Amino acid sequence: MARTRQRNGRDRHQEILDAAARVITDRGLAETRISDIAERCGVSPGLILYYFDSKDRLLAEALTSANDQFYLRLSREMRRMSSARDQLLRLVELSVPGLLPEFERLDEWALWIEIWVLALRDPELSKEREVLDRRWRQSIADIVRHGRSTGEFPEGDDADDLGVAIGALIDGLAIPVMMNDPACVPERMRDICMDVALKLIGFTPAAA
Amino acid sequence: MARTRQRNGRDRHQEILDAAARVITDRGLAETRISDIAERCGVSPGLILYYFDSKDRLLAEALTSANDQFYLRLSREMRRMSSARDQLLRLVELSVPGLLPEFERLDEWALWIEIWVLALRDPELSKEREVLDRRWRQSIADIVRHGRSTGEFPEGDDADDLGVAIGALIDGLAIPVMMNDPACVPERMRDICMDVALKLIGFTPAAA
DNA sequence: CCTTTCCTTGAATGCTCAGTCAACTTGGCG
DNA sequence: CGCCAAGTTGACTGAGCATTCAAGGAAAGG
Repeated sequence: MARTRQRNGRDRHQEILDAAARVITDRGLAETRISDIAERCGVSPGLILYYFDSKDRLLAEALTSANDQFYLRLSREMRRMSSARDQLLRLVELSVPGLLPEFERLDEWALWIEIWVLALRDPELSKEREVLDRRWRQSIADIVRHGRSTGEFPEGDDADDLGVAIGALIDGLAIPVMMNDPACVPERMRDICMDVALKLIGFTPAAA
Repeated sequence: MARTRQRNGRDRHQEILDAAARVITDRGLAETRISDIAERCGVSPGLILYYFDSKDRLLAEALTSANDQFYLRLSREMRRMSSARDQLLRLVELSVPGLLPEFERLDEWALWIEIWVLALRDPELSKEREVLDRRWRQSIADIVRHGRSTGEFPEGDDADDLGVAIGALIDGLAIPVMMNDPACVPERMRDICMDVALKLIGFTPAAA
C-alpha cells in the first residue's frame, strides 16, 4: 500500500525529531552533529538530510516538537483532575526539573533554553515560541478560572495576569533548579511556586 | 615603564572581553567567530589568541565579565537611594529589557541566556553562574531587609525566600520581553513585577 | 517478472574556522 | 645607539562537519 510507505515516512520523520531532541538534551544544541542524530536513529547521516532540508530546520523543528509533546501530556493530566488546587500542584510538579522520577525527561527544560537562544535570531522560531508560551500561560489562567467557577478560588486579579506572573515564576525558578543550584533544589521550587501562586490567587487553605 | 606595558596589557584584555560581549549580543554565541571579535577591536585575529588560551575560555570569561559590570552598576545605584520601595523599583527598571533607553545595553539579558546554555555543560561556568545568581537574589533580599529595618516594609516571610521568588519572577518575565512578545511589553513586565513583589512583601501603599 | 518509485547508503566535496607560527614592530632600558 | 621583551600581524594548516551525489535495495503495481 501507498499507505504503508507514507506511514513509514511519517514514522521516520518523527523518529528523527525525537532522536534530535535527545541528542540536543545530551550534548547541547551547539555540539549536536547530524551524524549524532543519525547514529541515535541507527541510520546513515545522508538519510537525515533526505527528510529535512537542512540541519537548522531540523533542529528548530525538533525543539518545538518536543515542547508540543510536553504540552499534550500536561493538558491530558489537567483534564483528569477536578480540583483546581490539585491541577495547579500537578502543573507545578510536572514543571520542576527532576522532581518526578517517573518521566526521565530529565531536561525538557534544557530544550527550552535552546529555544530561547535560537528564537532571539530566528523570526520563525520566535513566532513558534510565542505560541507555545501563550499556551503555557493560558493553561495556568484556565486553572485559575476553573477554580473560580467552582468557588474553590476567590475572585481577584485578572486571570491572564496571574497566568503571566505564575508562568514566569516557574520559568525563572526552573533555570537554577536545572543547573543543580543548591539554593534551588526541586522541593524548594515546588514549595515556593505553590506558596506564591496560592497567595497571588488569594487562596487560603480551608483545612486546619 | 614596565607599568605602562602591563597597563596596556590589562586594557587590551578587558577591551577584548567587552568586544566579545558585544559580538555575542549581536550575533549570538554560536555565530561568534574569533575574527569578529578581532574586527570589533580593530586588531588581527591572531592577537585574540595571544591574550586568551582558547575561544571557549574567552567567551565564558566575556559572559561573566559583562554580568559583573551589570551588578556593579546595580549596587552603585542601590546605595544612592534610601527608600526600599524606590530601590526595588529601580532594580526592576534596570532589569526590564529595553525599558530604559539611557543604557543601550539592549540585551545584557541575551548574555544571560547564553550563560545558562553553557553552564549546563561547563562545570566551571556553572559555578560562576551560581555565584552571580546568589548575588542577584541577595540584592533583592537585602532590599527587603532594609525596608523592614526602617519600618517601610512589614515583617513577614523569610527575606531570602522572597529574594528567590522575586528574582525568579524577573528572570522569567525578562525572557518573553526580550523576545518582543506582544503579551509581555516592558511596561507590563515592570508593573507585574512591582505588583507581585509588593504583594509578596506585604507592602500596602500609604498614600490614598 | 519488470519497472517505477521511494528509501537508504556512505564516500566525496568543499567550506569554515580555531589555533599556530615565523616574521615584523615598538618602546623601554642599559 | 642597539638589545630585549612584549605586542602584533596575517598567512597557513588541519580538523571537523554540513551537504551532495551516484549507486544500490526493496516494496507496490502492473
